[in-house]
Amino acid sequence: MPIRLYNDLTRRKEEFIPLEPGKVRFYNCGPTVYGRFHIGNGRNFVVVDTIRRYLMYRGYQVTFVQNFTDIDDKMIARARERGITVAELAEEMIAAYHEDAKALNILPADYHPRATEVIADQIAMIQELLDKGYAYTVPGGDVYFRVSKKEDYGKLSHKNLAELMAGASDRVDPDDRKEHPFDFALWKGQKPGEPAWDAPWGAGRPGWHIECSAMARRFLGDTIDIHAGGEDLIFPHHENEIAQSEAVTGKPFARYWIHNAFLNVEGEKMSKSKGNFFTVRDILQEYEGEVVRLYLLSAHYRTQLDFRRDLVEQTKAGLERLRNTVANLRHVARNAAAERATPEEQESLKALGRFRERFVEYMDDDFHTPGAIATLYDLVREINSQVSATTSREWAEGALALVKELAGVLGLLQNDREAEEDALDAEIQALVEARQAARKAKNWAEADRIRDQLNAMGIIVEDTPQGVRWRRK
RNA sequence: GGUGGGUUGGCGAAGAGGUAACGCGGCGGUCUGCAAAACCGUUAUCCGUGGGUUCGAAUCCCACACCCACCUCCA
Repeated sequence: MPIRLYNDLTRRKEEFIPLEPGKVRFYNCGPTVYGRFHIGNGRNFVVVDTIRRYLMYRGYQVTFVQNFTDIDDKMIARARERGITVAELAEEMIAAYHEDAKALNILPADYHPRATEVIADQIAMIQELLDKGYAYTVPGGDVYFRVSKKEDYGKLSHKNLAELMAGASDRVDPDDRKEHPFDFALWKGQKPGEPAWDAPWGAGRPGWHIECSAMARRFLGDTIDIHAGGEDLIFPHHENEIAQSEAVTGKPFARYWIHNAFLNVEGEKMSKSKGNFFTVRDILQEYEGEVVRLYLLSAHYRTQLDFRRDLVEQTKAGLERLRNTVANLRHVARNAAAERATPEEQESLKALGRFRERFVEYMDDDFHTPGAIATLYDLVREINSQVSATTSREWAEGALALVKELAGVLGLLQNDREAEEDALDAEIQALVEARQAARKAKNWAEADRIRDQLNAMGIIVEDTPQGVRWRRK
């Protein structure tokens, strides 16, 4: 059964059939690196990372590209504000991106090109557009794309130029240097004090849209399989990418377009003026990245999601249960009385496989993470109901491997904190063993004393049939 | 004005013609020296409102009411 995904180009769920069997060329619009990325960006990165992980899980060889926009008006303005160069600002914020992305368990892309690294490609594309009559220069050194020449302009946003005009009549600034109000800048002529590159038609810098076209083409070829981004990018950014790329190559630019819905904060669009603008960095001061990630995946990517503290708290409690299961299984595996699973346990392990099937069914259906997560919870409940009755290492390890396999597709539960802590905390281990001994001797006063001591150290102890287990609170 | 989406239990969130997944929370219980963790049961006779189609609708159709987003830099 193939994966089915919702394609914004056709507004339908379609079977996913990559251009080249077994391989996926995947592009996501990355951040403009003028500041730390916000929680809304975070949703896009987490969703796309999860889709990427799932495609890999299903055996595809995925080439994933996510750019950094490191030259535009905001970059120039911010750098000026801070008294540093645009390049310095970019350097700093790209490092910050990697730091925050790592906290959210987002894998680095195969390629993270910067717009300024592909200037030559952009100039070549613009030149070709000029040669073919799809672009024109104006006084001041700007180059514009001639939207009226691209017959199917608007096919992604499902509007034609007339409809677009009707919607924007009061907002489009009537620049009389432009032939059509929707003609967009491919190149901006140099202004004093701004970074600029030489081009045949004059020095300046590339416009926002052309960079993605150039980077996608450079790293993935003329036609890519999946292009992703936030839904706000459908128009004009992605529409313009299509126009530029297809005008140059004469081939379809992207076969599947997927867009995640927005993340609101407390029911409102996030904005600086409303004071509800949060960077991922801000959020990470309060919540673990893994909690945030699970929260962001708890709703389907095409539905709007509200960021609320109380809901993140709920997610935290749920994640705690998943972690308990992992910790329990590890504990059983380590303290198991038996090595091999009994025939009944073998059967049980085999039966757990049905959760994998259900998980895959959900994810095959347009990356249905809420259903996948529900399946993970079902699996965990099933395991928990059996774990105290089993004593074999084989069963515990088998169940653990399955949980980690499925959770791993979602980018969760990969850090084996338990193992690290076991290795480090000899002192805690000693106390745990002392409590174990006290319990065996039914010296309850001593056992309770040790428990209080551990609690005071921020350690929660749990008595299991396989012995005392501990975890950090 | 145009476009897309939403309205499901206390809070979130699935479900898109056959009688309401999953998480958090609540209540009751089991296990346990006490806890913790876990498990079991229970918590929406009903899915914004009013009509209609159908043997049957939260799911389809028609109105209406709210809510959100996009059409402008924005993930």
